[in-house]
Amino acid sequence: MSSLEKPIINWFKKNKRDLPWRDTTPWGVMVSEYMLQQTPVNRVLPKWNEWMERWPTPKDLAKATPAQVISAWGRLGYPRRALRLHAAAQIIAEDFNNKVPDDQETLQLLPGVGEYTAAAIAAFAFEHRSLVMDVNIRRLLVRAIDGQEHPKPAATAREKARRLAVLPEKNAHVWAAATMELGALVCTSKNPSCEFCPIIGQCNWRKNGYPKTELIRKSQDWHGTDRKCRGTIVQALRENESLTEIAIKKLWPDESQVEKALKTLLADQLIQALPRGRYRLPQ
DNA sequence: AAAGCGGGGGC
DNA sequence: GCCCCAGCTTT
Repeated sequence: MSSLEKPIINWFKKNKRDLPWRDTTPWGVMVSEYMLQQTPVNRVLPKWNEWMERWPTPKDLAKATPAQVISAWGRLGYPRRALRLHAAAQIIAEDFNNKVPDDQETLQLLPGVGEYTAAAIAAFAFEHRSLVMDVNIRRLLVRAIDGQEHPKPAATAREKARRLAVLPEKNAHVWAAATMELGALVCTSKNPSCEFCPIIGQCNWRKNGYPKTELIRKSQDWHGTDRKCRGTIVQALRENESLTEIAIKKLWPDESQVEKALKTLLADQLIQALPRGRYRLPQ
């Protein structure tokens, strides 16, 4: 087992967003994946709810007209995705007994389903052990494992092989969701929040030069009234510890309170969980 | 391998 | 203004 798995899975259990397509039908997963192609989660959320209420199964969408489908897509962008989803729904209704296929090869035959989407539906709708490689997962792992800041525009065969090598044998779909979420919330393309990262001590990007001074600078923006507290944070950052580890192990004895605050990943909520009046973070 | 495809939000 | 976003399809 990769040494990355346990901390990432544990982080995910505590910090994952409550997204509606995490507990839905395979069709619900499929609709979400179409909408999420090159479109951020927050913009998809309301539209996904509308669609699932209006067209709860493939057969329902299949009966709609292209005009209705395009209109309902609204301003999500890439409206061709709506037509492809419509066409895929008709194929599923007619040729697959109204059930979303569960194997990657069949899924990829559907219009609008490429390598990523087929792997994602197989993993998230059917809990299959597929290799899911979206931009978030690729960025997280190219940093943590390869020590590079950004992945290549397209995944090479070598990159796929290296990711397959760390794909857990059990619960690979949870690994996929967890690495995707960590990439989306913490290991962001710009201004990553390394101080909240559960694998900061194992990240080769940081070891290879992502400047610790950046994190230390951030920590000094926390106008803590307690100088000793800030010193502890800076020293721990120099030693590649995450703020989560620091908070729990070194600063605050009440773990449940700290973890509750860290769950949001927001500094302003972190401070609310701190002992009253002792520390203050900006904004 | 690379270009084209939409639009909204962040900085 | 430029960058980014749970990519797919066609050259």
